Amino acid sequence: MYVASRSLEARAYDAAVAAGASDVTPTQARLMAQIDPDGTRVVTLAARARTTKQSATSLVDQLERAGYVERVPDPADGRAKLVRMTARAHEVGVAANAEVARALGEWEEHVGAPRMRELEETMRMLREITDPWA
Amino acid sequence: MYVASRSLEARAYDAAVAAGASDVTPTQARLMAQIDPDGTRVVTLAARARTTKQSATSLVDQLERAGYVERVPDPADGRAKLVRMTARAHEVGVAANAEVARALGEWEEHVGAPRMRELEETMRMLREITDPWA
DNA sequence: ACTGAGTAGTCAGGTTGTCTGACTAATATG
DNA sequence: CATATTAGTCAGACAACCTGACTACTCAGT
Repeated sequence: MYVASRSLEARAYDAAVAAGASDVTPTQARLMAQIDPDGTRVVTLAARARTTKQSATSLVDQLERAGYVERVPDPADGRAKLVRMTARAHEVGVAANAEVARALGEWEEHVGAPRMRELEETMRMLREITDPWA
Repeated sequence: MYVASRSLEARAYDAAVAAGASDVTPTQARLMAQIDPDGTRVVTLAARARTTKQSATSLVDQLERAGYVERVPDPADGRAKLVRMTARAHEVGVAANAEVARALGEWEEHVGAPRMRELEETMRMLREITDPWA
């Protein structure tokens, strides 16, 4: 299970690098994948990535410097800023998602469609008892 | 999938800590889990943990200082040393394995025995196409 | 309206895990 | 027996992450 999930993440990351994001580390990519289309607060990013807001701040700094995200004031809360992906980051995200879809297609080819459907359902069930945040 | 496999590793690690290994980091534990009963060379540990021998050397240093492993000369090769678990480390390993078995039992209770068998088989199949080392 | 509690974000300092590069000692090969 | 290879270590650097402390802002209760 570890091997398979790691393989999936590695393929998504490699696709992102191939799409031009060669200066993004895996950790930065993992955080960037948590950003909503309209932007997300740093604390929310930190919670989703299971890390502290200090770490998230630092990673957002790096991503901002590299031109993948921008910080804009949150109109709903003067304390907060929204982290938003730039057009460049969007392109990278599309490429990564396409690679994940391709990989899942290969899995289905290897194990068969019924088994793949059952896997998806089993994982949904396991998440109920293994996800400490949901 | 990521969530479930992470949950399993976390439970094994927590059990190890509860069994008295409170001074072992998750990374050290991950390396220690790769040691064979008769001992294993540092380069082999590095390969299994997908890391460099420099990192493995450093982790073995820490584990040796904490009394979990010992280095003995390899009788078959004068250059090599075998990293072996001490009695203390063995106890911890037993506790961790017991916790993994307990967790898998809970999974089976939640999703049912047939689904659990199919999951195991599916994972074995996926490993064929996702494990870059096997 | 104003004070006090809570929240968003950042800064500072330190630890861990990891890497590349360079080195020694022992083995294997021609 | 000279050379190439392999096991292991040392040194220096960097990325990721943590705890603690701080500022700026919001909001609920008086």
